[in-house]
Amino acid sequence: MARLPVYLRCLVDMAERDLQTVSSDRLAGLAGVGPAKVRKDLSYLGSYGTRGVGYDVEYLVYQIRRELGLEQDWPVVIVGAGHLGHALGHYAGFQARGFRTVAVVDVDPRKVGTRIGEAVVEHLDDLDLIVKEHHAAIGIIATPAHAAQEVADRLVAAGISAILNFAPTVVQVPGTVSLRKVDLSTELQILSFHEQRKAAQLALGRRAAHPGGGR
Amino acid sequence: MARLPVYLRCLVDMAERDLQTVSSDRLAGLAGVGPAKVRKDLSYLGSYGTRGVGYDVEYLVYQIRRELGLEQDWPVVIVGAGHLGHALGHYAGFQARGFRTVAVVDVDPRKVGTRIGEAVVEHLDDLDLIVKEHHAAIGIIATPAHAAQEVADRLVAAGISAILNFAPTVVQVPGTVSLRKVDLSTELQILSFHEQRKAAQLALGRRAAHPGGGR
DNA sequence: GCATGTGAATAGATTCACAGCG
DNA sequence: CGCTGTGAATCTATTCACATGC
Repeated sequence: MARLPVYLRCLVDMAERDLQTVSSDRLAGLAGVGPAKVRKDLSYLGSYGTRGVGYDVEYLVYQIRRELGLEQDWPVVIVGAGHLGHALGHYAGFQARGFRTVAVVDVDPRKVGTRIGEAVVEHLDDLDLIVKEHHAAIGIIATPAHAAQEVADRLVAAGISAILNFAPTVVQVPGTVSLRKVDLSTELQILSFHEQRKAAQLALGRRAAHPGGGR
Repeated sequence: MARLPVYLRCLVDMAERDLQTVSSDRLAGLAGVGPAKVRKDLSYLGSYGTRGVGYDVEYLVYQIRRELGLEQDWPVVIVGAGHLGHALGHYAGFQARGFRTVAVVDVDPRKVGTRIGEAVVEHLDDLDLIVKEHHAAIGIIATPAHAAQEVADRLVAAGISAILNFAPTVVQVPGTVSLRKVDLSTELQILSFHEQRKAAQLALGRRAAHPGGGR
């Protein structure tokens, strides 16, 4: 379920504010979803709530972290040292949540050796070695679209088994490899789609209010 | 439908390679989905295919662009001139797809006046003016989590009607405003969830193969 | 013959409503 | 009495299968 990470963040916030328990209603409010959905989602993890009271915040944090595999930390390799690679390399929320950037790689020899946050940029050709050395399981593609498929193939060949793709193109990977994508333009296009529909609705409304106004 | 932008990208690629027509099978292959899904999706736009032949690439591009509201261009305001704001401001795929970054704003006075791509960073307090002047309808939140809700409120107050949120927190907006989020940590956590399940499966498999090896 | 377009079948996610328990 | 946990009902998305038309 894609909502567990959201719950987790809300719960961690609450734990930091020393709250002991939380009801599905409250958590639903914070997470921006319905209370029934929260209860269904949490019931997948087991029956960790107390009727009449709610859920124990600490315990729920533990259970969700376990479910998401966040008890261990995950070494991450970023491919692409452009603007996006920089942003990702500097992103503090990463380290905080158990994802450690062990390397940033790029094909451009001028970028190799420069620093990005904690890491020094290495060459893409050393990917196999880097992945093996750090036991990296997750790779992030932050390259232009035209390079994405080749990078994906190399990541897979190097032994990576999960990929997060930021390049605006579809990449194919073997069924054994998990793949998710984050696509900027797609998100904006979905927003423009909704905007355009709102505008159309509005025009329709106006026409109904002043029939014959057009023509 | 969240797949139209993907189809659009595939179709534009094909158009650039001077291909006239495409079958649902082919497009499905490129977009990484099933052929039936492609046909259902496209049938929403109307019956623009030719039986026995396929779809006319140019025409379909036009129809999808129209459906998504990409005939007009959309002025975009980016809030936050940190690493992510930089990456977004420099992202070329933006301009190419009809989204024009008209301003980057930040609260930090030291950042005001610096350049990001085409734009010069302005102060968040001038948001109202900027939005009105450029008729911006879309705002992007690229700030730390703690600032996200206030920024969202300001964007709404300034007259923005669609928001793309990159901050790792839930923001609330009025029902009239479209909202989408892109959340790095969430994506990584979903990947780690899958990895962890793969590992569990594997352990189970090993136990079945060597029963009694554990105890 | 070949590929679309679409009703029907299926699967999946969400919501409802309430029994059950602290 | 309040809130969880969950079957049943509903809604939405996906897949199937084939009639339809070029």
